[in-house]
Amino acid sequence: MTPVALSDKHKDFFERVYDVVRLIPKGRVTTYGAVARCLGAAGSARMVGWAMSASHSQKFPVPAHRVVNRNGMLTGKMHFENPGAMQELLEREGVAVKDDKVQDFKDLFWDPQSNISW
DNA sequence: CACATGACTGACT
DNA sequence: AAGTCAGCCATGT
Repeated sequence: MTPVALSDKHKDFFERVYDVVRLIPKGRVTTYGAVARCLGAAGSARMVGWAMSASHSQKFPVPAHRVVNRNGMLTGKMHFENPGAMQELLEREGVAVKDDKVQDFKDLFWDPQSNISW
């Protein structure tokens, strides 16, 4: 894994979210709550999702498809340019998705709090 | 300023 | 186990 140079707390909430999401290993997924908690915004999972909505405006691509709700369901698939793209991207990375839900979610779950050292 | 909405979560029934 | 309710915070009307 790559050491994270996110020690800068001067970054905005959005940027922090994007950084964390981009750090999600390929073939892994995480939840909005986990990311929010990792950023110290526990309880504000909605803000993470909100940030994801703006992720499309980011200069660098954000693997938003690796972020799902705590149920492992692709709740944000409809927000992609094309519905189904999210599932396709996940499956392409080796993540089995069925009925808009990540299979073996518990196994594929990637906890930023346990992998990132601030 | 008040109310409704949303890529969420946890507790309760 | 599945459905419902309330808390959460920013945005839009």
